[in-house]
Amino acid sequence: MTAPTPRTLRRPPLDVPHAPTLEEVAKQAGVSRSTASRAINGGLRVSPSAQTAVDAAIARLGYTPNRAARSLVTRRTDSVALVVPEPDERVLTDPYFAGSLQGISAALEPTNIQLVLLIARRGEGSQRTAHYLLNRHVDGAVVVSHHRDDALNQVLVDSHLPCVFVGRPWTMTENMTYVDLDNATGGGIATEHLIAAGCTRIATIAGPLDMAAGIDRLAGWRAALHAAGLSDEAMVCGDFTSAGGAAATERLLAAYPDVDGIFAASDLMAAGALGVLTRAGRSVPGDVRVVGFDDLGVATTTAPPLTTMRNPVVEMSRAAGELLLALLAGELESTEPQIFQAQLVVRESA
Amino acid sequence: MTAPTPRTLRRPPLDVPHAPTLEEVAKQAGVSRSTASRAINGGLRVSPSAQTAVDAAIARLGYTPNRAARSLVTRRTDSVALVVPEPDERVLTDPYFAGSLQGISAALEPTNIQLVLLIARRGEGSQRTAHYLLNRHVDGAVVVSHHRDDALNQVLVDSHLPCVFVGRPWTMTENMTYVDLDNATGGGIATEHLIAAGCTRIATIAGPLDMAAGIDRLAGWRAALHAAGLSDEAMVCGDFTSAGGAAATERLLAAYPDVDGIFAASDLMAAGALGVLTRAGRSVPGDVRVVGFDDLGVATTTAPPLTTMRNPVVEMSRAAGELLLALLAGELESTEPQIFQAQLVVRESA
DNA sequence: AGCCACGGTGGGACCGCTCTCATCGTGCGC
DNA sequence: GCGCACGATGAGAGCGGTCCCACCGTGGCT
Repeated sequence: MTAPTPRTLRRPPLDVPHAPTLEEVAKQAGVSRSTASRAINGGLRVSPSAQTAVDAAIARLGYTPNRAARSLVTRRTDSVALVVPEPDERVLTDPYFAGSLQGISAALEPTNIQLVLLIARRGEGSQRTAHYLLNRHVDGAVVVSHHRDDALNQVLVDSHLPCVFVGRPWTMTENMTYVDLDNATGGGIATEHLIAAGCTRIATIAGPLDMAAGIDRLAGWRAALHAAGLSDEAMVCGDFTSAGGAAATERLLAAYPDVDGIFAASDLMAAGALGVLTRAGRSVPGDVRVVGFDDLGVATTTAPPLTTMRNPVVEMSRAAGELLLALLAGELESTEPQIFQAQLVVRESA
Repeated sequence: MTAPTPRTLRRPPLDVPHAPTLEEVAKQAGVSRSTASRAINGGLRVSPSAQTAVDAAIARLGYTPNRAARSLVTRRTDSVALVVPEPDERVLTDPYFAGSLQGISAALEPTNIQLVLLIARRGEGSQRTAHYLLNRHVDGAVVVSHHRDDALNQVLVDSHLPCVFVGRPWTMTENMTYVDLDNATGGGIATEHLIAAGCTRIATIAGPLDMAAGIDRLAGWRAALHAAGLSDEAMVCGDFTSAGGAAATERLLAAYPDVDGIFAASDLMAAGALGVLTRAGRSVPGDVRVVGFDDLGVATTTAPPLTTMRNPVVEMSRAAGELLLALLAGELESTEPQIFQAQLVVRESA
């Protein structure tokens, strides 16, 4: 008994004051349902007099088309999903996620398309999400924060559901639309900033290596060091969190005590690093220079404030939203990914 | 021409592989549409054999009921809205908001109710949101972060749309369900902590006074000072942000240079205060003790880490979600508000 | 034996909308 | 003056479900 939808018990309908229907609008306006419908949907083939009559009736009655009825026949739902493949509390509380949300809702703002939040549990629970998307309960989806082993991606690609990924999908199939940050270049710029400041023993606190962002930032750090003829040995891994960054820094100091520059792949990890460095008696930026990544708020509250790479999350996910709208409208010619650049923001830590 | 819904241009329907319908399930199972429907909705009055046949057909076809069709007749949408009355970037990026989101989606997780995010612009644009809610495009709503002058509240109350407020609504009408934090007691505890530490000239950086949280925390501070026989003169207002807190602190130091304790109504404002204090050459907690409010992540990254009042946002909004579910199910007997307590978390700033 | 209650079932109306199609004027060209 | 194209309109058929109701058969009563 593996029904895709859990059974819901029907409750008695609440006594609602009855929302106005198209029928009533038509009657008020003295036209037929068909004409009223036409007037509402673009007004093609509608006389000015009929149009104004309908408009007036709509305003008088406070009419809004019944979404369900409309969507039943148009087979469109006028809603898109923001798919978050992890219910992990870290994700929702992450300012990165908040930024995505803001960008997408900004993109949707001029339309009357609603945003549905789809939190996909990994494994077992993802079935439900998959069914939801597959059966077209939304017109399209924006997918963020995916790890390597995400089964949902393949499902989405197979379903031909219009969707846009924020961040390069781990498994790339042709015909995938996505926006991404040029993490490699960003990591490079951060590292070059350390090099330019005279650091010669530069370490990195990398992000998780099952995320594209983690890998690419690491690669950027590496490339910059190579170009400068410096060693890329001092690498420790964190998990993008403050605590993880602190732990990584301790390992780092133990293994490479003479480090004089650190590129942390996220501000939170950098913040964790600052704490450990201070406690270890190293001044920042005096003894060790630190550059973070993201600039999503934390960077300004640390002591000293972090020099970091600004991650244009909002712009990026806004672009993703607009890409999805274009996809939905069938106006998208190229599926070229849109790549954004991270910008160096110099504060006091480096 | 003030149509409530902007006109959308109809796009040609995308060629979707055709989702299975109830009709097909019924045929596969060798029963009528009615029986299949019954089997799906609780299985009352369905023979075991018919039930298993339908279940099998559902699994084989990967069937999910068409939400639009169902909702057209049941007049329920199986979705609820999270209403955010401000499009302001501050709100979405706020960890408070993220926490709310997390709590509500946790409450909804065991159901198959979807979360629709409704960002209501103030003023003009709020019309659209109001219409959306009024015309029952969702079964209920959770409303967060409302200011004094929010017209939406009245609209919601009038509409009889089941809804739950997070944070005491500014204008209380009978029959309003809400959850809230006991901000006054929280402010009191924070202030008492300062008093117990020996501070005698205790200031507050209050939140905006058009928000209940701002007012109540201020009241708590005031009450604690009165009880201890101390002056409640040193009050400046911020806006819950870091920058606002910094500005407020400068004003505070100018007016009351001898302050030895500060209760900031949010961690962000406290963080701003820390910066200004350090720059002014006052050590924390040596010269001035600082207590914040919220404990939503910022508190641990500041230097020194903030002593603060833990705001159980997630639990609170989860409770709001569950209250809404109960309301929807008609199982709610009392409309007593659920009040949560903030807990003192002692770190290093006080 | 006759009747009724009741579990199981299928037929069909209907939810509110869109969209196709037939109809009806009307102005235009010839 | 007649046909014709075309803009404006209304009637009506669904979209995919739910749910009321009528129907059937069986079993337990009287």
